[in-house]
Amino acid sequence: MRRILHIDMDAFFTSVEQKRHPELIGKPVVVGGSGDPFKRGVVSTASYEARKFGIHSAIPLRTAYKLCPHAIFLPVDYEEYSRVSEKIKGILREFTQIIEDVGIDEAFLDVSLIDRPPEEIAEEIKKRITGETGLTSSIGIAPNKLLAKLASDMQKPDGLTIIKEDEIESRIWHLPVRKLWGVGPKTEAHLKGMGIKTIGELASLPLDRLTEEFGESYGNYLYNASRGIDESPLVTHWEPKSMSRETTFQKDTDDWQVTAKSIAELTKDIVGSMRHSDYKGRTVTVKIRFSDFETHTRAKTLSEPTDSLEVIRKAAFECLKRLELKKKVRLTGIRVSGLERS
DNA sequence: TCTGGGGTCCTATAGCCT
DNA sequence: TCTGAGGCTATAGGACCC
Repeated sequence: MRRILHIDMDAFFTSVEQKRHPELIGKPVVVGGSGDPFKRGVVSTASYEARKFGIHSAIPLRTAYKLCPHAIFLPVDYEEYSRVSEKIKGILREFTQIIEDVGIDEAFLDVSLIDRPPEEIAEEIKKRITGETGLTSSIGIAPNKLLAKLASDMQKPDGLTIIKEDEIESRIWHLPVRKLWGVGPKTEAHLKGMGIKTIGELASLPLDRLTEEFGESYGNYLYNASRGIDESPLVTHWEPKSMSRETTFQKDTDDWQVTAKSIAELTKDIVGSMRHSDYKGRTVTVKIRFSDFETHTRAKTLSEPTDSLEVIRKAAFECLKRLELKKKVRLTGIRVSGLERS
């Protein structure tokens, strides 16, 4: 049987900020957007002190400010968090090369081939991370990624949780379905409409009912996930499939020039990234979100991959012209997919 | 006065080809 | 020549993740 660890940093962004600004320790800290709660943006991370006020990831900064006006609002500093993240990933790599990165503050480790109790490895990892970064982490240990992730979430912060194969039902069936990876607000509501709130209740549904409601692929996934079944391997190497840039205007605009200029800037930016990382792309997609949040995309596929600014910009403007801008525009975006290393 | 930005994957539909 | 089944590709939208 596999032994998988899921390492999840506790309130990562705010913890990094509290580490380098010790005067923030013990205070409600909110990291998100430009750090200005009167501008458009959402919360990336709230410190545990801020969470007491009901502030959590993904809520608008303005809302967070209303919930706790005396919180300290800081901008997202990806460069700094990436540096700390690299340090942590370096520690993890000393234990095994079988690592899957999950964003900046999470990772899976497969320690099946290490001849040591996994809880001992986990304890050592936690100690090393704290010793070298001053930050705490939570670790879940289980026979697969799905359960390891559930486990790491069970005793945050600074937790260490083991789920053994014979205790799957007793440990996860009482949890709400929303705790399952892949179940978001829409699916949660759909299931609630069917009278299903917990993972155990989900597991009571026959497979054909699930595929009927959610389609072949996702129905099968839910059937297995509710039973703690997950054979997915760790993805240790990954190539980007698309690159995108998007921006939300501080104020919605009905000026075509403003929208067009924004697309031009995003295009320049993304081509810079593509050239920097040696990728060419074949499909260009333009995205427009209106003030009522209705979102539309238009795509154009070229005959061959390119990283030419002129070619990509021309394709982007062809897409833009196919969109009818009859409402105020809130967001513009551009994506290049069909990437190939150049 | 709500609702970021950078990604992945899935589904449905439509056109084209065999 | 017509019809239909499938496969493939492109497109548009949407759910979800961190």
